Amino acid sequence: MQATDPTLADLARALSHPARVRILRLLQATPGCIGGDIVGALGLAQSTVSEHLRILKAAGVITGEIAGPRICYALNPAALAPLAAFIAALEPADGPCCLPQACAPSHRKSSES
Amino acid sequence: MQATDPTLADLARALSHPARVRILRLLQATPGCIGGDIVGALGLAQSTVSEHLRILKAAGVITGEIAGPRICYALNPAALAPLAAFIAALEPADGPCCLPQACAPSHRKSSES
DNA sequence: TTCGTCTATCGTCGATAGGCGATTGATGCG
DNA sequence: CGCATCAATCGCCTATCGACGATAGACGAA
Repeated sequence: MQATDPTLADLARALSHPARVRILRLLQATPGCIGGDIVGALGLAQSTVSEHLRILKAAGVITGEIAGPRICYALNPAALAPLAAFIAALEPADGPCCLPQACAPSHRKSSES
Repeated sequence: MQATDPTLADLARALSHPARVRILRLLQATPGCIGGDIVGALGLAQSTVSEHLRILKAAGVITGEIAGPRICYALNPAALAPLAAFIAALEPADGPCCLPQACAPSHRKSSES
């Protein structure tokens, strides 16, 4: 079963801004909770960052959990599964499914940006 | 090696419209060349479809090859590899990114929304 | 309670995207 | 050659996005 075109487009739209890509990278690199630190890391206004977080949350890519005075944002990679499946389905059968470094995400290398 | 944030955002932007997702699906389902048939299938104006094709071509997702009076559009899935790798890298370490049979598009979890 | 901090929302502005019709350029056919 | 067809481009308009500052709400600490 494949997701509908608008759904896929909506997921892709959530990733279609450099700031949002960076937010996802920050969340991936941060083991615990992260809140307003995102604002400092991005160099954008707090309201702008909040808007990006809202878009990501609306797409289901991240989850926001209230943790006292802050908010614990966490990745929800399962939400991107339909998009990943769609991209994978475009690959020809003989094509490479997985880049080498993507196949083993258990630990990261220092060559990470 | 990971692509830069703007590059990933640009790839995602190419997929961030239902019409473009549908175009990719059509190209995938069409074994041979396809030209103005896309216009009929999408129900949009010819100029609009041409613009979407131009965007997809600019992103490198498709290639246009002149074949006589028509144009042969073909998928170029390799262009989406950085985006696929990025999505795969977001997966938490708890889940394997790419088991041999998981390389098929059926790569999803039960927590699907 | 009052204060300070953190996040979400509102209003506004400029920039961009998306849609269309009309036009233009290239190509093959009669 | 002249015509028909297909794709690309142009000009225009509307809708949406992205950014910001200002403000409001929620919460813990004092």
